[in-house]
Amino acid sequence: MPELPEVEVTRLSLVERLRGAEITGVRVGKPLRWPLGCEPGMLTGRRIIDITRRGKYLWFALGVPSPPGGDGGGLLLHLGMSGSLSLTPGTPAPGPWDHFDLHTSRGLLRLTDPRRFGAVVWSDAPHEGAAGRLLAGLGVEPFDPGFTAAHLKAGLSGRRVAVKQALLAGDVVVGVGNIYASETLFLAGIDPRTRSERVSLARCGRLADAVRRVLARAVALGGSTLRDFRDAHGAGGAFQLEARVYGREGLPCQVCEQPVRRIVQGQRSTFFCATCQRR
DNA sequence: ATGGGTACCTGTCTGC
DNA sequence: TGCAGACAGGTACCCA
Repeated sequence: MPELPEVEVTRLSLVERLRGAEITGVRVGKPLRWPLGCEPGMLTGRRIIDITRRGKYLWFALGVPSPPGGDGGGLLLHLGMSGSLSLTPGTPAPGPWDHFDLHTSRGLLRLTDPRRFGAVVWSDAPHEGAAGRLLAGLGVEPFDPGFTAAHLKAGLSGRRVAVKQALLAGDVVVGVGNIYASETLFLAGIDPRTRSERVSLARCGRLADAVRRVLARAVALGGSTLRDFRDAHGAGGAFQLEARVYGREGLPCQVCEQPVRRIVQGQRSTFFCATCQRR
């Protein structure tokens, strides 16, 4: 489910509420993608200092009671394909897909994830241990000033894979998943099958702009709710209503009215307009 | 090093 | 109605 916009929308729906909250209990359900990596009980009594995002990961920075505000490591969380977080008052009984609960002084933070491709991982610091290994090698943030045409061009050069797959790989720029890769390439007018190394500097500039515009718009609309994405307060997103190509196979392109095509690249669906998007 | 494929797991939808 | 098969928003890992 979640690409950068959904993760950021989730973060925004949590951060004000949970900053300063004390962890009062932890429940671990069925195994997720990676083990938690700590004794759940050791989290009790720590406070959530901040929630930040790196790519599609959330980092819950924790503080220990003494010294007050002292560094208390943190939890790295990934929503996988089907994960979502909710923050609710009280302690509703866990359903079959609720695999991680953080009871806090501000409510119950719950990870619901039917496919269990998500994970919650303890680390002393985001750059250390298990979190460090997961975050190492991630590309630049799309809203970082370092995400320029030149950066994209350098990242794509020497790669023979299709530009769609290079965008998805996440080692050049993070956060672009399968929906937004198609949307971004449509907006930039680039055929998703174009070999990475053949995308010109000028088109890299257009592509970088498109990535920023598509992701920012998706965040503003609360993300995409294709089946079940919700922010932590249960609100769905609306970007899917503005999708130009994703999920629109056979429907007329909104620009030229030719049918949108669907192909498979690296076992994932890609949607594009063969008229508006050029190699 | 790069690129291709597999694996993880479960739900939903489609077509016979 | 039942059932097999395709497909789903991600990404680490294995092998050529």
